[in-house]
Amino acid sequence: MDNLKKNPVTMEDVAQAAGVSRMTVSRALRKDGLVSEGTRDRILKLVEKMNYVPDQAAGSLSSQRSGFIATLVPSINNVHYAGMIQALTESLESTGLQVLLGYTEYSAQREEALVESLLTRRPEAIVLPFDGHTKRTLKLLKQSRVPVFQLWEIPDKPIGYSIGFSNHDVSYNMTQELITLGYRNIAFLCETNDEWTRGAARRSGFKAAMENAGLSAHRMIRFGTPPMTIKDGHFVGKNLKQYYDDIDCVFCVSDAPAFGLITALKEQGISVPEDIGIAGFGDFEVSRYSVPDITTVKFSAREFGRVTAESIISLIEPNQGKNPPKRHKIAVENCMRGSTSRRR
Amino acid sequence: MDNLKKNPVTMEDVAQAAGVSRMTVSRALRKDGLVSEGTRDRILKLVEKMNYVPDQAAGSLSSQRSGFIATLVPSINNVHYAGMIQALTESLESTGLQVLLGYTEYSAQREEALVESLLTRRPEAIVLPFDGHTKRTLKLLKQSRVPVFQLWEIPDKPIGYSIGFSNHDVSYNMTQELITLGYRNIAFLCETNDEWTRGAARRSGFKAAMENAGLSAHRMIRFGTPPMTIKDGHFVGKNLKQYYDDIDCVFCVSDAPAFGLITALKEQGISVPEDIGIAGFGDFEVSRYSVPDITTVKFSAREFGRVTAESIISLIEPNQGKNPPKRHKIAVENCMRGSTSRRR
DNA sequence: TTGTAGGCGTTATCAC
DNA sequence: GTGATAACGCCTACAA
Repeated sequence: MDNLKKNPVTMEDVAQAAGVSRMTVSRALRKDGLVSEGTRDRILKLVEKMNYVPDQAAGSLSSQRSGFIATLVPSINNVHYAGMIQALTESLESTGLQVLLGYTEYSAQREEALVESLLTRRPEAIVLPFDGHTKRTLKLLKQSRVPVFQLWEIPDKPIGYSIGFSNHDVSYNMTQELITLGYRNIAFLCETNDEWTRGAARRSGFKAAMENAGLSAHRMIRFGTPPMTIKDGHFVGKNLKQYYDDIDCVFCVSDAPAFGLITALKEQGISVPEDIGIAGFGDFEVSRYSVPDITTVKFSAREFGRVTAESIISLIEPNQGKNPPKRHKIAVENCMRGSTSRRR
Repeated sequence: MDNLKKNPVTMEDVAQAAGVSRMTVSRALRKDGLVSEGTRDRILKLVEKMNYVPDQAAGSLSSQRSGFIATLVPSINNVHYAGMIQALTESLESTGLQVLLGYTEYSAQREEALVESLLTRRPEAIVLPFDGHTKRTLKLLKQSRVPVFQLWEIPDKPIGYSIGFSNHDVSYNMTQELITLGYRNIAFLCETNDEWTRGAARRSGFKAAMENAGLSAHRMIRFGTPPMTIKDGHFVGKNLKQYYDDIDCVFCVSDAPAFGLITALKEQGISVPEDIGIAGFGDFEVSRYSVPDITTVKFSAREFGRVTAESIISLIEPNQGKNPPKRHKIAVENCMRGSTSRRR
């Protein structure tokens, strides 16, 4: 259909108009190029006037640098992933590096397909969530020799660089806090089929903390598929007694279901935190304005993006020479709020 | 720093291993290629074994098709934009088209810089929000000859294709409904500096409806910069009487501040909807689970993405030959809920 | 069904 | 400080 009409203006056109060679134009267009003041000015003016827009595909092919950073997230519809991406993009901006996005939708299969497809663009680094990767994904990554950055967890056996925190430990700590507050029959609310996700690590952290405190960790409520929504939490809340009738606290895998849960409990006249305590994970904005406000595990998604960008830059930008740390730990904080502030 | 080690395996390598020419390999790799069963199988097996991954930069350069769809959104941290992007990406997937994202952060200047930078990748189409564009942005777009799709509004003078609804009319309708419910001293809550955004159109729709009903539209509360958050709405809610002390209803430019507003009013013992009615825009998930649930203007962000993808495909994919409609109207619905259900 | 030739628009490299 | 030349890896166009 003859789309993508070829842009008539090429570097050669500019060169001819300026009475120089393409190379001189090429040099004039980058800051480090060695060109005399005069010719540079002349060329830049022509570039402006002729509306010349360089073709990066050609540049990449020649320089062997695509300028792409492939980035996978489970979903874009999540403040953490969105915040990370936005911070990553911003922090990369000054270098001209472009983020190429893919959404795994919490599926290792889709992740594999995405990795394969993104590799086709010859990214200079790949950022993806730690979580289960298929064998083929691992093979593709290794074979490509592209630096890999795993986010959101500190894996035992990282592929390359990793940036995150131990979901197990963090969940363990929050559970301990809840126990300290006097809760005993704590339930954990998470998705079904979370084995490939960080939900599983949070679950195991909860379990370990309960057992170490001599409490039972059997109150495990599994509902829906990742990611859990407000609606999911609301549904569970409406039927909470049917899961276990002696629950005095629910630790949710994310703030979204925690909010829905509270809403549902309020509708039934069950008071939070007096009758049942609620804790979430992620410090969503809604949690601060919920009534009561929601106890949660807080971390900065933007920090993930910023730190990742810094690592990438120091690794792949020329004249940096620094090697970024193989593992970067992100700080996490327990925010104890109204939803668990019952009198002991 | 010798990053991006060049992938040793090229199409030529596969060709030699298979004892054929590069072209035969190239053909074997796409569905429409004319190759005999036998050689295709042999080649595909080799591709698999040798871990050959095609280089799209080279392909694009040669075929003059980048496979990119440049897409600008004000922010990724918004369920509407995120939903649109996700649906767009999914609907484009079968064609192999890749979404290249940029975030304008509600700034026409940033938009200009992004358009310039993305043009460098020779996108086959550009998707961006209707909203103010700079002169240079318009010039760049025109000069590039790339098909332009404007979203979220039906502009008077579209650049190319447009997909959306009239924010003025939709806002007008909702205001009318609020008036019908008996509200008279309705305030409109929106951002400062929204002149370049759709907020301005919603504002003018509100104003027109009020004036046509013989009511005053002077209760205009402007706070913060786009996008308005729950926090912003909460702050305004805490000081509502200081803006105007006779407000009986607030129509918010988005659901986020509407939720914050309700929370703040509840904290002061002001009841919604008995004392003050609240309406939002966008049908965020939280609005359905707020107590009371929030009256809002509802539309499907995913539909925007789907429709846009369909238009793009029919326009640029070969053998489609269809011309998509220049203007596509997206349906919108007023959801009247608890936050405005006071007794008349 | 397969191959040959040439070029896509840029940059690396080396010479001047 | 500037230019000539040769890639970069693939695909279009045509020929066989």
